[in-house]
Amino acid sequence: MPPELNARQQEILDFLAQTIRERGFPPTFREIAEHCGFRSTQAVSRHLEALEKMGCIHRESGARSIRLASRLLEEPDSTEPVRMVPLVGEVAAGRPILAVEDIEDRLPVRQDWLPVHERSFFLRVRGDSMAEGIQAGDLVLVDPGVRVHRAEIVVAMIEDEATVKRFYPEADRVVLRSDNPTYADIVVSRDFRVVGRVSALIRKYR
Amino acid sequence: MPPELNARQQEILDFLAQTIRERGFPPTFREIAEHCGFRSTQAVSRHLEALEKMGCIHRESGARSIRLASRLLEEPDSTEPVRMVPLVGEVAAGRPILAVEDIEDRLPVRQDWLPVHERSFFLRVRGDSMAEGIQAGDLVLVDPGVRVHRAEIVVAMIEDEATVKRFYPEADRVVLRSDNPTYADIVVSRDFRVVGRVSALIRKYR
DNA sequence: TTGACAAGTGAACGGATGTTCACTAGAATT
DNA sequence: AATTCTAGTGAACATCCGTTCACTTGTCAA
Repeated sequence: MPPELNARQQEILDFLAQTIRERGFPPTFREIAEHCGFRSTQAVSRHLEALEKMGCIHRESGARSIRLASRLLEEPDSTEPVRMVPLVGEVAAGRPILAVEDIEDRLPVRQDWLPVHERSFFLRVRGDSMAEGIQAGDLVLVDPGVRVHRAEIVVAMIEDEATVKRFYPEADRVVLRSDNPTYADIVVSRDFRVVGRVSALIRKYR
Repeated sequence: MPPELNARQQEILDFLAQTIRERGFPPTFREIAEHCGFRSTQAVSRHLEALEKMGCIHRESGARSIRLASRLLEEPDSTEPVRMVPLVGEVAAGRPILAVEDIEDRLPVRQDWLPVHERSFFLRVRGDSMAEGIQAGDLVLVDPGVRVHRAEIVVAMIEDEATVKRFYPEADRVVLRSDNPTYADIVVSRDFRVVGRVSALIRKYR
């Protein structure tokens, strides 16, 4: 919509957005000048004038009285397709998948990140078998019933025990390898099952 | 959560939130005084001082340099448990934060994972300075304007370059440390800025 | 070459703005 | 009754900040 934006104008617009986002209020003329390398506030004044004429900003009188046009506002009610995916248990110790009644929680995931079948779920990771890439407490998104390729990360069931490993199929057996080199490879033939592919990971700090 | 708020303090806090929401920047002392019916800016000064001590606002020097802390900037219709958080750029190389027009994408995040101020955003990580825990391509959720504690992960700006590091404050300087031991510590004094705390991480496989 | 124009410099100006100091009135505390 | 605390007044002040004016520089078209 805004026909042509100068490089300088774009730079100032970026700086305005950044400052407002990080500090909570707009910068002064002199702060803008310093950012752009100007030695005069007059240059800022004229650029802001141009930006206002183009409708990118709106100004009132007084210090820092700059408001960005409506594109800045984030619409939280956008109709993005999001699905709430259940967190159903833990992996790498004990029984991995609990009954549906034991859904601990639900986390939002964009629908285009999920396969169509609606059976994905989250598991909380225990242990450090995939450290440091996957850490204890991380939540892995597991897609059951999708094709797993070589070296992808899977949740595998081995004798009633579930673990997160990389998947290396061979002629008549499968090697399950940890990213953490202190864990030895696990070679399995038929006494195991791939629960699903790990397609994403969510980590919450603190 | 906030211990006890005076009626006046609540009135000022409401006025701050309303002004910021409607005008895009905070009011001046005299505007606050006029709203409250004060005839002196000194009363405003002391109330703001008290509010800052209670952690409700944060102030810098200069005109209108008031930032509301966490809880108060939310719209009254925030019953949604999920908020779409914008992905606004990359970090660890070049310019870190692009204009608001350049929102690449939006990702859903549970609202109770976010501070209430609605200014959180995602950045895509480049490089391996925090490997293996944080890998290239990961999306980090950045909360600007929250207190950062020792050893937490932050996005820091050092001379127009943004990086993800662990934050170790010392007497009159700050050590920024990579998890990846092949990167040396960066010691900075004043020529840097903490953009925000990294509070979560999302990784998409394949 | 000339002229127009956009972009920036440098300095000065005046008003806006946060700060400070001395003081008052009422309420709570001792 | 004396003292302290809270909340606000009023004025003075230094500085921050947007505005304005005159001038310079480089580019492009006529």
